[in-house]
Amino acid sequence: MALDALNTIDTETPALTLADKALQAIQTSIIKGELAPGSKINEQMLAQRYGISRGPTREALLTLERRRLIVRIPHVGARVAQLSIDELGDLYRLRSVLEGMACELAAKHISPTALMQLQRLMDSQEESLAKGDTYFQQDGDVDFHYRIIRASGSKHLQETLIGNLYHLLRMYRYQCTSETRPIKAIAEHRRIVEAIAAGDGELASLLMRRHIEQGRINTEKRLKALQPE
Amino acid sequence: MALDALNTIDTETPALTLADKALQAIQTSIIKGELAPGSKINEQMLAQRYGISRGPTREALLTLERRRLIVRIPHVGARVAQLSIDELGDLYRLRSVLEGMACELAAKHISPTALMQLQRLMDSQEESLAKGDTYFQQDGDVDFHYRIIRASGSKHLQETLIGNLYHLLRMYRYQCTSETRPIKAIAEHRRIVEAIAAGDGELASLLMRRHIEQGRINTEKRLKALQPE
DNA sequence: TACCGACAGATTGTTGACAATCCATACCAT
DNA sequence: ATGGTATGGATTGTCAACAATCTGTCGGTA
Repeated sequence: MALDALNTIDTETPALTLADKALQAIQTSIIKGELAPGSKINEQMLAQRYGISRGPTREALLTLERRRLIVRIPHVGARVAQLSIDELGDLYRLRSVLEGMACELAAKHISPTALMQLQRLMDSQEESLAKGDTYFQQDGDVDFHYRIIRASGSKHLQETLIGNLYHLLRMYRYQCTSETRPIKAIAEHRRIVEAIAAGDGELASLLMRRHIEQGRINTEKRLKALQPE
Repeated sequence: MALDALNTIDTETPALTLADKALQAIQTSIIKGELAPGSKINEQMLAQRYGISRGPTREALLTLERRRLIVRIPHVGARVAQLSIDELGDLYRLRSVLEGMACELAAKHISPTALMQLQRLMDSQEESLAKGDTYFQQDGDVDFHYRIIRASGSKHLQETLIGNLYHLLRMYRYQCTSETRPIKAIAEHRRIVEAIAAGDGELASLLMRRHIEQGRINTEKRLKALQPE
């Protein structure tokens, strides 16, 4: 099935179009901060870097604009998005509401197999955490949230969260890369899943919103440290 | 300065680039149903129709894809989105939550001028309704919702609702074009604004969600009449 | 010195042609 | 007759050049 994010230069997935590959590559660069926030983006330069023409590059940039990872001004150009505490709050407030909704829906009609997969995911995460393997921590957390969102069964909710909001979110999280708080986070995940499994959407939603609020506080702290204004 | 615009059928808004104009034109055609749901879209044909090349046309199609007005398959082509009752439900469920959120935020910090503008808008709507002028009814309703969403002050909420969801929503509403239910709807609007003016976000949110649910029922009814499956 | 306008360079927007891919029809073998 | 395969046409994906626009610099003027 759908593999997790492949963040290399060239996707091994059914190699579709050049624009898609460029999108993946550029997006990864932005999220990781290799293209610094606020820095200018040059279409020609990017095209050259990936050995393609400006056409597919532009298409990738259009998508990145929609995902709010860059800001484009007609006839002027594109810049990598700036991170700000205000936007972080705005983003997380929306995320909170949406993922709360995802929990309520998931509690209503998650499939047994999806539920099992969720539990297995958490098992494997606890394992790798015990081993001290913190590398995939962030991806793991994102994976957890993705699964619940998908379990909601709502196409538009999915598209809004995973297709739009989460890209920017990952940028914030990657660049304000606290060594998160894995133990607590995973414990919180467990309780959320328990609530979903019990069909208690209200509780799951509440727990999820609190969980996300913790994440916001954490990220905000790091962001403040980065931005001394 | 650049006065060269204003040449063709399209928007009077500060539409700078050809891609933007094409986007407006094509989107309007889709929402109105001139390009029928499910019908195939030919890039070359569209480009010719608007007297531009395929480049800007493609850019417009990319945007329409992200707005879910068309479905694109790589190397195959694009089709106008199909309307379905399931999706309508999905869409409205999400809309309901988001606009509820918008109400709560708006109740907290709407500006006096924005509030006044809202009230004036409703006055003028009641006026034109009394005159029997039902033509701008749908646009008027959309306008009302836009203002509240903007009054929320949340950039991402705005972008999600107005920038993404509402385009598809308008397509459903336009094509399932009941002679809505103007009197009741405007009365509901009034009460929502009253709640916001009183700073009662919880009530405003509740009323808004009910208002939207009424809209869904109405649209669904028409859609069912259109689709005898 | 400060301000204004023209010029040059660079960057984006647009175009038309070329290459890769898909779809449908027709042909052949069983 | 049916199934599979090859071929032709059409459509999308990509490219490189051209046109339009912006930014920054330089020079002139008060």
